[in-house]
Amino acid sequence: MQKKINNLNQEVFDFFQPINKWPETYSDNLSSVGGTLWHNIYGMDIETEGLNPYDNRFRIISVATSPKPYYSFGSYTLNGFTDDFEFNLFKGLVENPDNILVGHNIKYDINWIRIKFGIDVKCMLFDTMFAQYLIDENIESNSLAELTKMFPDLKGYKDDVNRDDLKRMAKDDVLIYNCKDADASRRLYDYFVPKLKTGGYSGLMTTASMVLPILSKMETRGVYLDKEYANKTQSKLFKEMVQLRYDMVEVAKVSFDPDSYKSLGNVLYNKMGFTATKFTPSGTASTDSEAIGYLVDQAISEQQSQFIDKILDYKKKLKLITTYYQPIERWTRYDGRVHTNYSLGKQRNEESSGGTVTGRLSSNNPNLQNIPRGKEHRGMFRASEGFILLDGDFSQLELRVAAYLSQEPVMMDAFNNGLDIHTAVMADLTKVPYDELVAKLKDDNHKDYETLKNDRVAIKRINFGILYGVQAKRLQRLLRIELGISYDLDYCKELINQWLNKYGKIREWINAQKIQAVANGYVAMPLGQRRRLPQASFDKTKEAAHALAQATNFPVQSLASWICLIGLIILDNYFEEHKDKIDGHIVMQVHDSVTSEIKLLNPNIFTDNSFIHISNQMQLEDIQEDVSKIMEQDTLQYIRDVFGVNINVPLVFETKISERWS
DNA sequence: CTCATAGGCGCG
DNA sequence: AAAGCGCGCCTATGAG
Repeated sequence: MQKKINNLNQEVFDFFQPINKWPETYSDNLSSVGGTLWHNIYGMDIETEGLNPYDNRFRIISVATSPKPYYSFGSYTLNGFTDDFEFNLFKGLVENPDNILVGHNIKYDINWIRIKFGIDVKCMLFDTMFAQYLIDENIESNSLAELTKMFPDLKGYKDDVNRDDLKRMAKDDVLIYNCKDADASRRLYDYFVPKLKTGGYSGLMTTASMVLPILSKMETRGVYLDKEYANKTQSKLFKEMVQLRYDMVEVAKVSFDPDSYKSLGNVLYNKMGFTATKFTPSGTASTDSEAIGYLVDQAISEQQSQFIDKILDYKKKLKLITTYYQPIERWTRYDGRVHTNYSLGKQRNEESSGGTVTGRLSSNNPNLQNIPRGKEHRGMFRASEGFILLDGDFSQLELRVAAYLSQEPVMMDAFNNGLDIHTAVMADLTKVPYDELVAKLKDDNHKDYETLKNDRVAIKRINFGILYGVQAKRLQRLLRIELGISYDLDYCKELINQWLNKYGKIREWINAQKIQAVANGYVAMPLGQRRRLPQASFDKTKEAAHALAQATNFPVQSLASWICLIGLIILDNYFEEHKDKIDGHIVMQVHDSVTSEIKLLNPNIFTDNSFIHISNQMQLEDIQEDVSKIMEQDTLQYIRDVFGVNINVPLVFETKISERWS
């Protein structure tokens, strides 16, 4: 374990402590304000020529660091640092694991530094925007301009400067502006730290500060996309779409545009005589897949039902082409790789958007968290030359978290005994012994095989649905979409009721969450994050209902998400620790899954006093085992150490090795 | 022409 | 159909 992780045991969060280790004094000239570097906390900000650091046309204009409030130092770097002293000072600052760099949306700045200066970033990153998010995720704007309004001397300094101006502004003006930004973030640090402490957010802030550099590494490394692989799937899809288009017009007997929902609605509901059963919020007949799927029941001929199938097939393929295949050219950067941007914490301002209210990451430019499942699509993402992918995901993480949060004994038993949770719930509800059910679900000759399979899907649906606050009506609809079976509404009600009776602690927990949301106006999860829900009430309004659903879902999604983020920290640390044996890099994260690319290094052979040492080469299986242990156990140990929270439900993290993502 | 909104759908 | 949670991003559409 690296020092920075171990240290958390003693003093989880002492960003206050000054360290006397930078005696250098900056000279006092136009581009710097005198001051002695004596803290290990630096405000930081950069100005750039554009927004996209992966674009070769854009350079870093200037860099500013603030060693303490009201002091900052700027370097005009448009054509590189003016001297080695400045560069090395800056490099030393960023590469020192004892340092904390403070900035507003600081990962953005750090990415530029990594890409343009080739500096590795080893310090922690304190993001003032994230700090503000922990304190209030609902705030209308968390821009730097907004937050600095609290400092009278900085009021309005950003008002008349926009990005385009920076390229034309005089050097000194840029530097002053840049220095003010750095100073502002350094001051915000002092403003936020006590607030974070009293709010109980210290552990999460520290964790986030360790996650951000890892996200930066993941993003700047990027992931290799095999365009030839994608092209094959794309042209296959394209051919099929042309054929489908032709077939559909043939049946409809009238030319129409399936890409246009208006035209499609007109054909279905006016020309072909179908009756709409689903409507959009504005009251027009819906043309989404669900609505069209229902029309099968109304089909009066084989041709009509085939038309339904074809339009659904076409819509599916259209989505794949337009959202995933055509944009590929835009996704890949000059290095031929895909660099997403992960956001931690909801960003609400003009300059950046993204993030989530729960603590999950979001991914954009491009979004790598909604790539269609299946090797045919995901397979376009593959390991770099000489590497292989190590892909893993948590099994039923959110259900395990729900079991923990409610301390539901029956469900905890199932997890403790390593049962398949969906089958276990089914066994509980149908009172058929678990082992017997497993056997029946395996035996496709069994007379009840189909029914049982369907029932398991229904159970699975409830298991997830409960966490989201599903009602009988919605469950009925979902089962109809998923299984094509129309269950009786009362049966669905009964199913949900039975479920909640069987797992009574979960029912109690759900009710408690709702009551807390209404009573306090917020709910909290065990690591301290809160979800403020001012709309929460027992009124029969949709806003109130939404708030209550969030009250039950938030702790589950949030805790699950932090477990995974902590996993990133420890996994990255593991690769760092074993870099003599493994060249390993995390490349992607999708909520409960982590993908890395790894390369086994040759055995390290060296001589010492005429002895020959050969360090053991690791095997892939060893690494898989280590990674599973990290995600299943080390994450929970971290949570015990840092948060004093004991998650007493076992986690399962399954890994696989492959060449391509799947 | 640009811009915001609506409808829709991919993922966990 | 904000009575199922959390996202990002596509095109069509219509207003200005």
